[in-house]
Amino acid sequence: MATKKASQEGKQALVGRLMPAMRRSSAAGVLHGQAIAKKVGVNSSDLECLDLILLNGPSTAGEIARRTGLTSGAVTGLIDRLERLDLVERMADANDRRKVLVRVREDKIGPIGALFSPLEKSIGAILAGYSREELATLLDFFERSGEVLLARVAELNGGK
Amino acid sequence: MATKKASQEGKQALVGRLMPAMRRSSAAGVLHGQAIAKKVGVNSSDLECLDLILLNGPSTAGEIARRTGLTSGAVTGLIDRLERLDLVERMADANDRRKVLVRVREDKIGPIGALFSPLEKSIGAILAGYSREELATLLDFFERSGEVLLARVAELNGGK
DNA sequence: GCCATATCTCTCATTTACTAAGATAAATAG
DNA sequence: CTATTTATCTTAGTAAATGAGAGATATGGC
Repeated sequence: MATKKASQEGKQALVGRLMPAMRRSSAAGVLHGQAIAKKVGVNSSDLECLDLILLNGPSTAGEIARRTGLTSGAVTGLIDRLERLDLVERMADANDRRKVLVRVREDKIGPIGALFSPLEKSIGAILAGYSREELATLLDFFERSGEVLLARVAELNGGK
Repeated sequence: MATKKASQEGKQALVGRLMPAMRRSSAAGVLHGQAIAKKVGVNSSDLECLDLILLNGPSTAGEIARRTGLTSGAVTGLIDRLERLDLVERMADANDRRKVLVRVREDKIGPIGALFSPLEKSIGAILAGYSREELATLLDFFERSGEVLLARVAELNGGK
């Protein structure tokens, strides 16, 4: 229905509708993260940070600080909170004993993953309705938009 | 290139690549918002909230609280901060004098819009390369994913 | 119309989490 | 071995959220 209607519009009109649709969807994504965090009982930046560690593998406090833009003191507190909930654990780095490696306790994060799966299922259902070509278009767009976003973030943060 | 490669893959493989691409792109979107907020001199939830009011038109404090999940006390402080920067103004609601309408001062947010426009331009350039049908696919996806996100957020917050 | 109740925003005390500065400990360079 | 650098943690101060509740206005039953 949306598809049928949209397919009769000109490119310009479609682009005009896409921008706000993206904004809305991304705002809803933020709300989703917040809602999950509330259920889990952590604040949403802690949850994002947990995801980050999961994505990048065991990380030192300094790496986390650099990636998140937090100060070292804030990261100490963040790890303390996640550790108190048994979601991560601190490990000594064998090579450099100043470092503290933070590792996600994958055996303890099952319930968090379960909170994400209804969304993943819904999104999966939407994606299942697309052709291979349509999926390729979506993938292309997300990869390219991710790149320009990161480039712009670097521009905004770096000097200027 | 990404397109060419992707178009030769099976649907399953494409979906498998899409999920992380979406996560990355959305994480980059969060970083972008934070970087802009820092430039503007507000915290990032205040900026998101400003965007929300702009998107939905003049809103009462209660509506903002409901949409953001903040408490009424937090919303008062949030509006105070935005008002102090002259980015919004409080107006009495003529019909219900308990209510306070918050309106974005569109004449004062130009510099903020300017910070977003390089990104919009880059995204626009990406979109310009797609056919009408491809744009329709993207629009369809963003509209539908926005809907399922909001539905899931409601489910997470409402009871259960 | 009047009263009880509900709704809406704001206030205030408390709590949470961040920053900035600096202390501590370990690694590395000279 | 000493000086410097690197990495994390500690602490004091600050910003912003929560939760409880006050004050003002609206609404529905009588």
